[in-house]
Amino acid sequence: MKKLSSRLSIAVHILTLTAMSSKNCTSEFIASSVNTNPALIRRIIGYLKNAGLVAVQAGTGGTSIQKDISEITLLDVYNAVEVTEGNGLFNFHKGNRQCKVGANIESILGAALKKAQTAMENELRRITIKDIVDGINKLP
Amino acid sequence: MKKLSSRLSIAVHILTLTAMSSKNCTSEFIASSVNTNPALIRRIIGYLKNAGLVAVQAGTGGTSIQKDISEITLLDVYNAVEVTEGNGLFNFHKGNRQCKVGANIESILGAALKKAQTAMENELRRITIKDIVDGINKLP
DNA sequence: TCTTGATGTAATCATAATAGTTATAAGCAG
DNA sequence: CTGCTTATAACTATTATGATTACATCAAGA
Repeated sequence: MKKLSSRLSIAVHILTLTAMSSKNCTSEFIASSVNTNPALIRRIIGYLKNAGLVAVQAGTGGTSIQKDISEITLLDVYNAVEVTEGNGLFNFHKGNRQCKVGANIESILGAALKKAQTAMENELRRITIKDIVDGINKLP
Repeated sequence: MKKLSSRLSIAVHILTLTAMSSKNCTSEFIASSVNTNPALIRRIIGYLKNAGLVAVQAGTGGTSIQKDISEITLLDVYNAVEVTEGNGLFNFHKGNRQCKVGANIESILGAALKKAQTAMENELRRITIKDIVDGINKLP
């Protein structure tokens, strides 16, 4: 069924490519590596820019990373591109308030699911863009 | 942006209600507590049935739980209703194979994201339907 | 200053998942 | 047989996503 969007993988790709590349990273160049079109790349770069992760030279063009890549975690990127209202990963139905189960399932279950979400986020926090770059550099 | 579907919360609701209720749990009765219609309930019960968590008396009606509720974890329910092909939580774009980053980002990043997903699943495994039932019973 | 090439962003569009709903065939108890 | 229920298909509306086009804006260099 439905998974989370590929914005996270695209955003990590953008950051990795920008970190590794010596050439001027225009949206056109990045799009050719990501296999999509420049407008989509610019949209995602917009999210990264709002999060303070990158800066873009308007006019001339070119994306540059604004932090040490060992300090940009996957959670930073995830939060930049995958934000949900209330930060909740799971959706809830609205139970019937007249029924004890319906009235309370959200708070009880919600606390449990929040823990699961936090566990995932903590794991994302342990991995940085530098880890990804190193992983690719290690390849033959 | 997008969260995961509310099928998990509805499924947990169904199981909790069935576990706590002494009356015959027809899809009609459950739907009134969940605040939706019987057909949707039957659809989700279908997933739970396929996973061996419940049995349904066709004809007469009524859902019954097939395992001890202390042995049904949220992960069991999650897997029953939220299955994705390949079990991946995150989607990936398809990078350009001509580019070193594009060719390898999926395997490198995929391994990292798999860990995050596993951490979430491990947390879901720690919570059972009994915990939810107990939580609701504890309320005034 | 003007040209060139890039960004920022809005506007469409097609596709897919979700959830709501209706309808109907089939099952079982009394 | 009757009445109630489940199982399932079909259809609809809504929404997120991703692809794409278009255009105004911006900055550097000739």
